[in-house]
This record gives sequence, structure tokens and C-alpha cells, in this order.
Amino acid sequence: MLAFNGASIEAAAQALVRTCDLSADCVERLRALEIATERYPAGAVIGPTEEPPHLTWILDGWACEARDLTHGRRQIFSFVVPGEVVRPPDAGWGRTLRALTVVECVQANELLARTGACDDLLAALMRSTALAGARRYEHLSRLAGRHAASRMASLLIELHDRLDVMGLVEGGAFALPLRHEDFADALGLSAAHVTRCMGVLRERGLLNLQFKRVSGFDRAGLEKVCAS
Amino acid sequence: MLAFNGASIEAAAQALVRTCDLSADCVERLRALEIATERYPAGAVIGPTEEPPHLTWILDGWACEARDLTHGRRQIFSFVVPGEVVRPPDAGWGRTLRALTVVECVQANELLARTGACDDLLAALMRSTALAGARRYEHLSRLAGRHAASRMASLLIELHDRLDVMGLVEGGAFALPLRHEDFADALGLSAAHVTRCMGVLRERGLLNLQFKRVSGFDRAGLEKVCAS
DNA sequence: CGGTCGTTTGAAGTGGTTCAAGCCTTGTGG
DNA sequence: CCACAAGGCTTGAACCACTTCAAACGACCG
Repeated sequence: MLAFNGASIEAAAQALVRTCDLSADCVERLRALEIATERYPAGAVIGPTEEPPHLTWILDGWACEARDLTHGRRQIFSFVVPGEVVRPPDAGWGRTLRALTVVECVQANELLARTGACDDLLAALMRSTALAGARRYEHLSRLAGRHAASRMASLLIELHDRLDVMGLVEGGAFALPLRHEDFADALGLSAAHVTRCMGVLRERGLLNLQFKRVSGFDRAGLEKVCAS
Repeated sequence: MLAFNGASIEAAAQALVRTCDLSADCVERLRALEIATERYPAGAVIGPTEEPPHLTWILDGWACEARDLTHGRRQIFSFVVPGEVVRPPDAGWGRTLRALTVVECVQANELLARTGACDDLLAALMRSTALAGARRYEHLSRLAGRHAASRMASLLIELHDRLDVMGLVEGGAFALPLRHEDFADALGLSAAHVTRCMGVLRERGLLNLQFKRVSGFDRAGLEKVCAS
């Protein structure tokens, strides 16, 4: 647990303003709040700490929605990037929300209670999870689409765009703290092949992923790979 | 368009009772209704006939939620079996609800208006679409799971169970009016390979699919294939 | 009864897997 | 600050599952 002044929530709130119509008034209220955040180490299972339904707002760090399969494999359904809202899955359906890095988050329930009559916040949070639902369709067509490089490119574009909205992309460069195995489990590939595909994309000058950082991200070029 | 007495809706309503806690009282109200159904030929796009959000109740026939991809391919996100409720996708996201056979359906909005204060119906409909959301996760892990026979078995089990709830399975036999190409587009396989997999399953005595009908469905045996 | 659509089967090609080994990075304790 | 250990990345070689294309067959519909 860790106290914070409302300022740390501001970047995430600004993203909600841009993507989900959060009002400036509501941002003000959030900024005024003092609330304790929860902190999870990499690999930990996040929530559900209370009875569903409740929403978790990831202020910093990466997480993923995943299921453990037989044969020691794992299916990653979606990634959660810093600043996004996610609904931790109800236990019992075999899905968990798992931290991929150190994660700092806050329970949206608490924010709603503390901001009083700010219905606007609830609406924005719901829109945010609706967007997550739409992304599952995208992920479905990614998995069924045949070529590995095309899947990779499509996922990279999605993550880039989501990070961009959060203000975490600067001139085609951004942090991407995922292991090849994480990509593999999300895309239904082997980690070895993720390496090879990434090599192909690098050779074509479409991006450079090194030490958990992407640079030289060529969005238009990657979109051509998706379509091919 | 086609008039019907509330009786035709009854089988579907009974399924909602079993799966989504629809009340007996509400079934009574539905039975008393007289309402016109819509009819679509195979291949037609179903809705949206009005502005979203609205729900469509498929009383008879099969449909699928799909997207047309480049290169003349198609991704099927989900199938809709007779008696189920579905939310036709908002146009603009590139998804359509398409009839696979002749489909007879009714707009849930109209039912809600006509049944008056039956909040119970709305709750059951929402639960039904929530189940559909959960199934998308299952479909995701199907697609990423490696073996084609395993994907097929998993999908067949899901369809069997959904038809069973609707009362459409009799002693391991049921109608399954899908083409191999439909399976292929749902599972990310080629139609030719669907044929081969189905042959393997038949040889193992797990099911017999012929003339759009399944017989000798061995649920336990197919589950073993899923796990392998 | 002929045409169309779907299914079945074969042969050849390819994209991705698996396994194993070596390298590079990062974190840890002396 | 260095040495070592652990984990992740990279690469190669062999294998296999699935694709593609083509042709023949069968069922269904007018």
C-alpha cells in the first residue's frame, strides 16, 4: 500500500477524457482525491479483492488476462497497458488478471464512492470496458489470420495506439516490457518463432525492439504487413 | 413477415428459464403475445433494423457473427443456434450478423414493450448476452490451441451443449446445418482440413456428421480429444 | 435430368514447431 | 566492483500439421 496525491491518476484520467468522454470537471475531482493505491509484484494475480462486479484502474505497469491450459501452456486473452481500466475476471471461469511488471492500481469502486455524484466517471469507465470488449473481436481475427508476421504486426499496432493515447509514445519510441513468451502465448505461436518474426520486421525497418523498448516504429509499414 | 401465436416462442423461453433465470410468470406473458416475426433467407444480413442497442431473439434457424477479411476470407466470431438471443453488431466495426439458414426472429425491444413491467425478461436477456461474451473467451483459446482436431471437438461440444439446453438434442443426435467452410472460417482452418478432421473423429467413433445431421455424439470421447 | 454447390481425396509445398545449444542481460552476493 | 547464476533471446536442423490446388464424386434444387 502506498499513499498518493491525486496527481498520479491524472495521466490516466486525461486518457479517459480523450477516449471515453470523461468530463474536465470529473478530472478535477479526481485530482483532489487522496487515496491509497495497491501494488502487486510481477507475476502476481490481481483481484478480485471484493465481490464482483468491480473495476480496477491500472495506474502504472502492465498486466494480462490469461488462462492456464493443459500441458503447461497458457492463453493470454488481452494485455492491459498503463492507465487502462479492466474488469478482473470472476473466479471460476479459469481466467485471471496477472501482473506482468510491478503494477500500481486502484479500485474504481472506491473512486466512484469518493467522487460523489460524478456519474460521468462511471459512464467513462463503462465505455472503457466496452472498448476492451471490441478489442477481443480484433484479437480473434488476429489469431485466425494465418501468417505469424501479420499477427505480430497487428498486435504491435494495437499496443502502440493504446500507449499513444496514454501519452506514452514519443516519436515512435515506447517501453514494451513483454517477453517473447508473452507474445507467443497471446498469438498462439512459439517463442522461437516470435523471435524470427521480430527479426523479419526489424530487417524491413518497421521497428526495433531491444531491451524492452521499441524505437523506429513505422505504423504505416506495419499496417501493410497486416494486410498482406 | 409472418404472424405467430406466442406458442412458437415458448421453446426459446423455456431455454431462458433454464439458463438465465427467466420467471415462469414471464413465460406466461410471452405466450399470451401475438407479434409478427421477421424472416430472413440464408445468407442475408440480419439487422440492425433500428438504432442500437437492441437485441434480436432467433426463434428458428442458425446465424453467425462474422467479418469479411481481405483476400476473400471471412472470420466467423460466433454461431447463433435456434432459440438464442444476440446483439446485432453496430455497423461500422466491420461485423455483421448473417443468417446461415432461413432465420425467423423477433426484436426483443418489441417484446419488452409489449410485456410491460416484466423486468425479469430484460434481466434474462442480459444474462444471455453475458454468456455469449464468456463464450468468446472459449473461442479465443480454441483458436490458439494447436491441433485442428482439438479445435473441432471443442466447438462441437459447445454447439451440442447449447442445442441440448434448447431441447434440440435427442439421444446424441441433432441437426447441424453448417458447411465445412463455416467450420473452417470459425476455426481458422481450410475446408479441406475440416473434412479430414471430421473423418478422424468419425473413425474413432466420436460422432457421425452426414447430411447436416449429427448422430452418435460421444461427448466424453470428444472431451478427451480436446484435452490431448 | 442437368446444373450447382458442397464434400471428399490426393499430391506437393510451406510455415511453424520442437529441441538443443550458445549467447547476452540482468540481478545478486561476495 | 567483479563473479556468478538465472532467465531470456537467438539461431540451426529436423520434423510435422496444415494449406493449396486440382479433380472426381455426391446431394440437392430447379
